[in-house]
Amino acid sequence: MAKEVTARSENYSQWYNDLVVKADLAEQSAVRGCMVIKPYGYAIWEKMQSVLDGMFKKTGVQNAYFPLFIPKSFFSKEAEHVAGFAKECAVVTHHRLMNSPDGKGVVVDPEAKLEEELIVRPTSETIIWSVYKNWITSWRDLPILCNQWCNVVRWEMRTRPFLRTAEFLWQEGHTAHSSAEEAEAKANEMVQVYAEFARKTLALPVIVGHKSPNERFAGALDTLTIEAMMQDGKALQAGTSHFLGQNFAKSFDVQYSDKEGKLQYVWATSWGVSTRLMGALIMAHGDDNGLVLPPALAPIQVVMVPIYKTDEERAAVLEKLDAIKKELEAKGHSVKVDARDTIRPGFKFAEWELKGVPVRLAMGARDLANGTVEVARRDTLTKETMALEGIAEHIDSLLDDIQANIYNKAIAFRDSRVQKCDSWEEFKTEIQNGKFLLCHWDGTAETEQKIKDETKATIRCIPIDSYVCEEEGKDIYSGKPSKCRVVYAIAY
RNA sequence: CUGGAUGUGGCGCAGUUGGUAGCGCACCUGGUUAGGGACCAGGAGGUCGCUCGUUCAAGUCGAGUCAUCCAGACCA
Repeated sequence: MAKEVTARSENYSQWYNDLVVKADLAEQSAVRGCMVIKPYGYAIWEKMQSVLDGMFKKTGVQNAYFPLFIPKSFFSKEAEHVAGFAKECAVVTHHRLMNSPDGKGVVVDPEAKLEEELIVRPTSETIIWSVYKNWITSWRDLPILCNQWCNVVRWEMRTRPFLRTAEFLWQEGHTAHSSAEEAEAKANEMVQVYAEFARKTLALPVIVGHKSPNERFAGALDTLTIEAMMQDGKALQAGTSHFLGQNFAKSFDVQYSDKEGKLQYVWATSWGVSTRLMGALIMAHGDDNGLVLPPALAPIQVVMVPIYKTDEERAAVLEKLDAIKKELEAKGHSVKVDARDTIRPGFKFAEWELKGVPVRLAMGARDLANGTVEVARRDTLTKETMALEGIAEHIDSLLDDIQANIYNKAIAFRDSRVQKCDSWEEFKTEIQNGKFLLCHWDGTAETEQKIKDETKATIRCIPIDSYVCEEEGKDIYSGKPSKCRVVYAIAY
């Protein structure tokens, strides 16, 4: 665990912001709250995309693409939904520029005002449902299972790299079903896909659960979430899956003829994860030396640094390293030989650590003579000199070890900070210490709101697959009866 | 929108009572180096956010304006 990065310390967000830039993931753009994702950062996102996309396809989901612009009228069909997003929408009002009359630059041409304004999508439910209306007429058309990878825009007041930006990349799945049961099952299936992805690929422990009505997606009957803990003890909602009931079907008049020939409204789900996962990855595993990437996600899994004084030494070392590289690549690992001649080894060590490469090999004249190589692992920052014999097999299993170790470390950290709490006084102090508190809740929005007002803590979820605690008790705040514990935390 | 702060080479900063802009990193050239972010020497790069004003003279003083950052409010 990072030494300087202590729970809720003042410089935790400083550490995070610096790391995003230093690890070459992203930088701020000219537009406030928008971000340039650099090649190294984007490579990690691409890896997330490819793993997730494979998982989606296994559930029968297909990719499609829907337009960026949504006519304002579409947006006003679902009242609850629009209320949830109205305050953060970018609106297109004109379609042309002209030379400024004063000769300085360009201005918006007042003649080119749009008759109906266009909303830049903050999410695509409305446009997708207006399209689905035409796709669905019969029970034979169902289910429809579409996903799209795209960008969305939410004009946030305050932004943070990856965690909350004005524009971000994500995937949004939108499904239509003939029954409530089938739709609910789909929403549940997808949140489990997210949970598996988080745990196995991101090495990120997550709690799966239902959102409280207050925290639900605008227009949803139920929102399922995966909640992760960052190293400052704050919660991060890493993905959501919504059971939308028939709200959108009714608003957009999407009906089908069932087997009896009767008209029925369809049942819907939507689900998404975003580049916010990049933030989760950084905050959950990073340390003072930089990023720590799980091998399953690292664009470069093994980096090799040659050390030499003469051209002859350089050639000899590079030849050996290339041989190891070929062996590792044959096993399906991504390997980079850092043969840059202008930078010294020490600099390379620090740089690749900053970028979180799981395994580093260093080889110099000494190793050449002894038939050895230095193997360093990023997660523990330990080094070991090993014989070249069988090195590929060793690294193969080392990568698995690292993946498991990063996950176990994160679980141990989280478990040490999740605790039951039955005292309001204790709640107020422990929540500020960056704990996840399992507390009884009377099920009312009023209590939840009061707790939020007093402590900033929110109900992260009502857990369904870990920390489930169904027992009689009294609400931590109101003292009213409760049947189970929920997870409270301060969230990003 | 409320409060606080900041705008000076690519980045991070200094700049005394007004006197014609400097430091670190990065960059370029040459050399020595190379097993944990090298060193020496030389070099290039800025109308000090913008506008107006005071003055012989403004990075510095005054007024205005724009932008950004931090803390709130806001946020599936």
